[in-house]
Order: sequence, then structure tokens, then C-alpha cells
Amino acid sequence: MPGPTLRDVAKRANVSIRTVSNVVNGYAPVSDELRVRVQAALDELDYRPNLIARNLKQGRTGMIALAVPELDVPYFAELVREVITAARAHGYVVMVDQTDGDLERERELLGRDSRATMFDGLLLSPLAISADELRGRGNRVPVVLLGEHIFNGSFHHVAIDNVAAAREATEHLLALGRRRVAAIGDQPYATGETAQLRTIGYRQAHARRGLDVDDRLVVPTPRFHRRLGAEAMERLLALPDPPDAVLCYNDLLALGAMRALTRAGRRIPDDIAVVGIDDIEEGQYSTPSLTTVAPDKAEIARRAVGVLLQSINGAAPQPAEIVVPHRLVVRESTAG
Amino acid sequence: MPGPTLRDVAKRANVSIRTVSNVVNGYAPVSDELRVRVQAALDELDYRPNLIARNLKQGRTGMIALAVPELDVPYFAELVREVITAARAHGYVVMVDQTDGDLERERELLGRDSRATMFDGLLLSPLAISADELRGRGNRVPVVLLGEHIFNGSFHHVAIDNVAAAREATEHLLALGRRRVAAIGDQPYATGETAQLRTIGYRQAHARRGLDVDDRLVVPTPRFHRRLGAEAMERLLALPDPPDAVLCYNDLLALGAMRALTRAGRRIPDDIAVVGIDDIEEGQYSTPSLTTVAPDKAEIARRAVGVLLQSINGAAPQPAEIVVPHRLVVRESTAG
DNA sequence: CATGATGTCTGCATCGTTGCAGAGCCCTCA
DNA sequence: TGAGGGCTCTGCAACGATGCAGACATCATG
Repeated sequence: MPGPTLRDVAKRANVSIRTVSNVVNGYAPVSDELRVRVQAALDELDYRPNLIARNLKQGRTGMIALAVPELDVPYFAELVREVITAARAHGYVVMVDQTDGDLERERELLGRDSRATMFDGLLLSPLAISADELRGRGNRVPVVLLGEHIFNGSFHHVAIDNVAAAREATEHLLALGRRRVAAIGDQPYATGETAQLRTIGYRQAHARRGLDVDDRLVVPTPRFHRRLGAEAMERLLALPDPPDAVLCYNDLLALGAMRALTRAGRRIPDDIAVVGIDDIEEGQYSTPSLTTVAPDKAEIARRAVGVLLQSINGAAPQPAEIVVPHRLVVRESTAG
Repeated sequence: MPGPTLRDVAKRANVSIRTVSNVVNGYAPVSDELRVRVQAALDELDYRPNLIARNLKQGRTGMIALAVPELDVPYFAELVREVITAARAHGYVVMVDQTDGDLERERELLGRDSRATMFDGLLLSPLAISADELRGRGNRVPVVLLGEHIFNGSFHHVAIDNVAAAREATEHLLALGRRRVAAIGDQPYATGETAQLRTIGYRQAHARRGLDVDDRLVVPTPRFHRRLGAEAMERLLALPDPPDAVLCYNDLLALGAMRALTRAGRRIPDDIAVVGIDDIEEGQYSTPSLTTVAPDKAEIARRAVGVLLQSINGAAPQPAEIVVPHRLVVRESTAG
């Protein structure tokens, strides 16, 4: 069922293809008489422009690709939503892909046979791919990185100040008088740069008060999921001298940790206070509700889309680290 | 930075454009000698096929569109994930859009100026648009409907058996000995058909046991969000004779309801048992964990993508109601 | 040696649209 | 009257790829 083309409409209205095109696009001077006649033909045939052809001619598609590790991780779902909204404001639509944090999938996005040529630009939230490899690939389309990873100056990169975020969250716990503050989510290996930044912030907060960090309280997790947060918490509870507060490197870890605490009969925040990072909606409705560091997700999306579109339009400033604001949201899990 | 084209490669390798195309696609007989020479040229220039051009020629894009009301509603996020996975298995990618359950946005997807011509098919989870309007639009591309709404035979439609799902959940509560079972989430108006089906199931369960339904226990909500679930629960608690169990029409409502119950000092499930529908991951980690009806989301995605691709390939069977299995998952919120 | 079958390779047309240059036409003004 | 300028409208070429038909060379066969 291929729809009617400009040619069909032109034949019916007895005008040139070009004139129909002009009517469709509101271009150029077209006499009222013809305009009416052509419009009638358009309506009768229910003409819809073939965007593929238009794109081929114009060299752009009006689509950007957005690749995140996991769509059903609430933080990413909320981010995707904001990106779609931001892109929409500029007349762009978004092709969403998930990489599962899988190196191969991330490579595919940039590789020879990818569908990348269908998109005017790529927003990538990388987990596995290395900076060098990213740079090495002769990308045809502009790329903007989201959140994870630091890519010293080769790419535009949008994120919050992770060191400050973790530091402020930790300071909040210390200010409550807690003295054994644990950290869940460190990733002391190549691709865990975001986690490492948060660990730095966590240590800074201690250092500023002249406090030592008990390294047994820093529990690494390979990913940021509820189950891993619960397991990490169980390990912490098994210590001879368990923590009285915990900074989780994202809200899912925190929710998992709270689940483990409740199951173990610990009271939150009385026995142990919990802080997360991300401010996912779920944290407002958990029991207890979750204190967290809220990145300005809408702003992340706006900035990322904005700089990507600038690059697409050739008005690209130098690749820059774009830092988006965040703020601490105090709820029941530390409001004891 | 427009990349090299077949023409550029052909010139460099001193062969015809057509031969380069053959090498790229592995088509036709090409002598080893030429193959090697062309491949070298391809590599040197780092050629990537222009998919837009290819699509124009072939009349298909390898992309489908998926429109859901809200991406950050966990059920939809999980569904989107499965759809992307299912489409990927067939070599398709997915453009995701969110309608916010807004009539205009749903219309846009089908309307004249939509980007619909860029996609080979559309998976739509409609909230606002009416059956008549959907049918009236001369759609260029195949459409498959997900979840919401019943469209008597005009479209392929994939969903669980909502009546049975609600009935089984209610029977589970009644089997526990609960006798004042409330229902949160009815939508007694045109576009709330899924909710209405669930209400039917809820009533059937009562009828089968010869029990009457106290209509004050059936609380409508315009949407399926945590906050609305909490508010509905508060209203139920204010009744002179509050319920001892509640069926929520999705898990978000249930999580909101549980939040309200906890805040009000009620014990779950001792004072009141709670059941949801959707089986979102969050329900496994809530306190208490949530009993729910689990639709087979992966199967929904597979069936929907499967029938959509069949339609795209012209091998379209008659529009059909495709019913996907579900099962009751009992967790702490009713396991008292 | 003529014939035809096979195997390689090429050029032209085409997908549906838009950019560009220019063809008519009418009007104005010297 | 005729040169010049606007206004409409048209046809051709092009975007980058693939389908098709056919050209050419090679080879086996009778």
C-alpha cells in the first residue's frame, strides 16, 4: 500500500510536481487558484510526504539516537522521558536503544553496520566502552555522552558533579551525628569512573571533618541494582561493628539496602540512616521515603540535546564538560 | 562531513558503482581479485552505507515506532525493554515516543505530518484515542495495539485476559477469608476499558461466591499512579467500615496504597491485604513485597512485534485479539 | 569452428523529494 | 512600443543506493 506521491497529486491537479511540492511546503509564490486546486487534490488522495525521500535529499533525518544501559532502570527511564521531551521541543524524535552495558552493543552503535547513518546524532550513556575506543572510531555523526565516564575533552559530556554530590550526601549523614557511615556501590576498575568519583566525594566529606574511613565499610557492587544493594547491606550488617548510616551510589541500591534492613528488623533511620543518589520517583513512596541527591534530569536532557543539535548544525562549540546542578532532598530515611 | 559514497569507493578501486554495491552486500559473483581490491578501497575510505538511500530504494526502513503513555511508568519501561529486544531479534530498531495519554499526541502519530512514513509499522498503547477515530484514519503503515482498549476486530490487539486477571486476584483475597475487598482504579468512562474489564473480573469473583459488592469499596482513579493509589486508600480508610483487603488495578496504585497504609499505622497483610497487577520489579523490593498478577511481558512484546512484522511483510493474518498468559505471584502483602 | 552456457562486470533507470535555473506572462514606465 | 522587472510555474538534475538487462570474456561441447 504505497501511498500517493507528489507525482500522483500533480497529475490529478494538472500541475507540475514542483508546484505541488511548493504547496505542501508553503514555499514560494503560488497563485490562490492553483493553491486551492492542488490542496483539493492533496486532500482527495490523502497525500503524505515520504520522509525518507525528503531526508535523502536534505541529508538529515530529524532523528537522534539515545542509547542507555537499561531502560527499566528507573533513572534511565526518567532520563529517556526528559530527552524525548527535550528533543520534541526542537522537532526531533528519538530512537531509543539499550546496550545492557554490553561492550559489543555499545560498539555496534558506532560500528560500520550500525544504523547510525539514519540518525543526525547520538546520545550515549556508556558503561563498557573505553575512551580510546570511542575516540578511535571515525564517527560520522556527532556524539554527546551522558553521565558515566570521563572523556578528557574529546566529547561533549553532560553530568552532575559526582564528587560534590557524594560529598554533600555524606556530610549530611555526618552532620546528623552518624560516625560509621558506609558506602555501597564503589567500582574500583576501569569503567567504574562515576562510582569512583562518588567514592572520592565520600572520602572528602570524612577528610574535611578529620575523620578516618573504615575501608570495610566501602562495599563495591558490579552494577547498581536493588538486589546488589540488599546483598551489600547484609554483608555490612554482618560486621562486628555495623554502620549507623549508609551512602548508596544510587537509589536502587538504597532501596535494596532498605529492604534488607527492614527484613533484618533494623529501624530506619533510628538504627541506620540511608541516602541514595538519583531521586527516582519510587524513593518518594518507599517506606520510609528515601533521602537522595537529585540531579536536574530535565536540565541534563535539555543541555545534552541542545549541544547535540548545535553539533549537528555545525554550530558546535568545543567539546565541553557540562555540569548540571543537583540538590540534596531530605526525606524520612535520614530525618530521624 | 558527509561520508564517502559508493561512487567514491568505485572511483578509487577503479570499478563500477554496481560492483562495489555487490561487494558491500555480498551479492552476486565477484571475482576474488576485484573483491579484494574493492574491500581495500572500502576500508581505506571507511565506507558506511547510507541507509536512508537504501531505504528509499527498498521502501522500508527497518524501524518500527512504539508509543506508550509514559516511559517512566515502570510497567511501560519494562515493556519497552522487551519490545526493543524482540524487535532486535528480527533486525529491527525501535523509535520510542510517549503520548502522556494525550489525545493530540496520539493523533499526531497517525496524522498527516507525523513521521509515520519513516516507520514500517506502529505499536501503539492507546489511552485517549477512540476506536472510531483510529479506524477512520487511513493509516499507511500497519498498526498493532497493546494493552489498553478493545477494538472489535479492526486491529491486531495484544493483551492479557483482564477479566480473568482481576477475578483471580480477587479470588485469592477471598480465599484468604477476607470479606471486605476493595478495588482501586476503576475508570467508568469511554477510554477506561481496561479498568472496566478489571472491575468486571472483581465482581465476577464476588458473584461466584454469592457475595455482594459494597460499591463504596470501588474507588475510581483517573490514572494509575502512586499518589492516586495513596489518596484512594486514605479515602477507604476513612470509611466507617474500612476494607480488609484491596485489589489495585496496577502495581503503582498498590505501592501508593501500601504507603498510605503504613503511614496510617495499618499492618500489611494482617490488617489489610494488598494485590496489584503488572508485576513490576519494584514490587519485589517493597516493604512488604507485593502480591501481583504477572503478565508475560516478554511474550506480549514477542507476539506484538511478530504480528506487526507479519503485517509489514504482507503475510498478515486477519486482525486478531491475541491473549497472552498471566499468573498470580503471591508475596508478602497477602501472605499473612 | 560455431554454438551456447556460464561467469563477471557495467550502465541505465528508478525510489520520491527538493534545489536550481529559466521560461512565460503581465505589468510598468520611459 | 519595447525594455525591464515581478510574479508564477516548470523541467531537469541530484541525493545514494539497488533492480534489471545486457555486454563481454571465457569455456565446454558437438
